[in-house]
Amino acid sequence: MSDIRVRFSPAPTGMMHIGNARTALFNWLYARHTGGTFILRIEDTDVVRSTTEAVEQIQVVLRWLGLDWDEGPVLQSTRFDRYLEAAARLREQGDAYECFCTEDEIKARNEAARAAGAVPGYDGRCRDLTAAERSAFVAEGRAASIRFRTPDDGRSEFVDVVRGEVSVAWSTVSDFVIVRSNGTPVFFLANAVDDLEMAISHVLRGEDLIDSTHRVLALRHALGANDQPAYAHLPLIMGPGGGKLSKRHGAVSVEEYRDAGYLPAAVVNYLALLGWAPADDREVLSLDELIAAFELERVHHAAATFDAQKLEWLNGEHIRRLPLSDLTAAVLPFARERYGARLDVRVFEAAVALAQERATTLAQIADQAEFLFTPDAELVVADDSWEKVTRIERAAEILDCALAHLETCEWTVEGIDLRSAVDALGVKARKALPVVYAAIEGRTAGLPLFDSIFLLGRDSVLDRLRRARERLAGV
RNA sequence: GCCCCCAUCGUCUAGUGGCCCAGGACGCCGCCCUUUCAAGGCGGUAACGGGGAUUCGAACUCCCCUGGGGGCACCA
Repeated sequence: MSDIRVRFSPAPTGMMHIGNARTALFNWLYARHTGGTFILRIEDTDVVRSTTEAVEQIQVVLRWLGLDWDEGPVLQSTRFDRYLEAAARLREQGDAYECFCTEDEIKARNEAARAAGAVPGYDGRCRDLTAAERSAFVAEGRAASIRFRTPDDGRSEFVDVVRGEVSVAWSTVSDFVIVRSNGTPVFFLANAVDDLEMAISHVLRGEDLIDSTHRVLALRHALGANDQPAYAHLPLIMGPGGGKLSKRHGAVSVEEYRDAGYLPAAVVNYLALLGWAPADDREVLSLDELIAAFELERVHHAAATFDAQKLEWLNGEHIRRLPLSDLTAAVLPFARERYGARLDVRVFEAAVALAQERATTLAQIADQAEFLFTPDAELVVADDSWEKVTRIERAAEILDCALAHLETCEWTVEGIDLRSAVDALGVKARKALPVVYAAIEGRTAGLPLFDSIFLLGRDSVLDRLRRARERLAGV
């Protein structure tokens, strides 16, 4: 095992977002590619927003995606004493100080600054309070937060693995809170302490955190570290209309894709291609192939727009590559949910085999098998499909012809083949068969017709054809 | 407003000074196949944001502009 140690450290404050999953994936791929260690750390320092459900969901999603972790989950909420001890040390060193300004006061000041066209940010008024001033605030009933004192001048710089040199003037970074007035530590502090203690060697995270890196690094060094992890800031994932991918763009949680019938391998494959590409032209890659090909050096700089259509295409590709038994197992839950006790697993497996070469989602496969598990009397041809049927010339004759053939033919897919029968009628199969199709399956799109007829069985087929025939006659 | 990051087809990308009047994939369009619809096969459409500079030579280097994105919380 190499010395490479990476961590995925989400805040458990909501659902697992596509962007989070991508960050987790890149960390995991990097660890697996290099033989390093992948750590799951839950950054739940904000006790108000964090939920245990979210902590659970993060793990459920990670497992579903196939991203296993070697250490953790480490909950920061169980390690507050370490962070607070670090904060105390920083205060003793003079790197941090008590601030008695309230959240509301600061918010008001920032708004005023903004309105006046000035730069918002903490103005440093509690930086050099005397003991007397401090006790006066305490006497007033004010609780203190602890702020880190950022340098007044100079620049903060670090070399980003994907972006190269990144720097900012310290004069533009104001003192920031590391311990809230309620006594709980803040992200920056916990992050710096844990990365140090856990000997994290590489930090891969979204580009939205690039500015916070300077602060975490300053804390880390104030805490006595003389080294620092390599940072790699990943390009953000944007929504189709622009801006960070969010709910307004449609499905953004991994679970939504899972529930819509996407394969984890396809989601992972697609996410890997967002901001990264292998050295060759391959696009459809398995998890193992991704691990082998993944290189941090090939990560893109610019933000990428999420394209649901390409994901869907990729999902179809992965569906086609799955062994039939695996695919059936994957679709079964979708079918059970839809057809319950009516589901005949043997028949269903045959339907999955037919659907495998044409479907793009698991849900679609389950849907296409619907006609097999619907009682004949309950099968209704949807209005739009029926309308198409009524517009086909000689539809009644076609149904009669199909009935005549299917009443007596050998019950094999070859025997069922209606083409010559319809041909004898003088109607092209392409034109005629949609009538039969709608009568049997209730819609005009789905599984191949003759196989569908074979699977349904003669009695049901004849029954459905007769019903359609009667409806056509207006009975 | 201030700070930071970024910039190749509609989208994801290949490309690190000549192999590029730019390659692949999704989408879209057309054709073929065909047992509906798909899937598949074949073909087509389509990009180096603009301006300078360096160079014998720039998609690739530098500068400016423009454009896009992110940050400026007692969220992470």
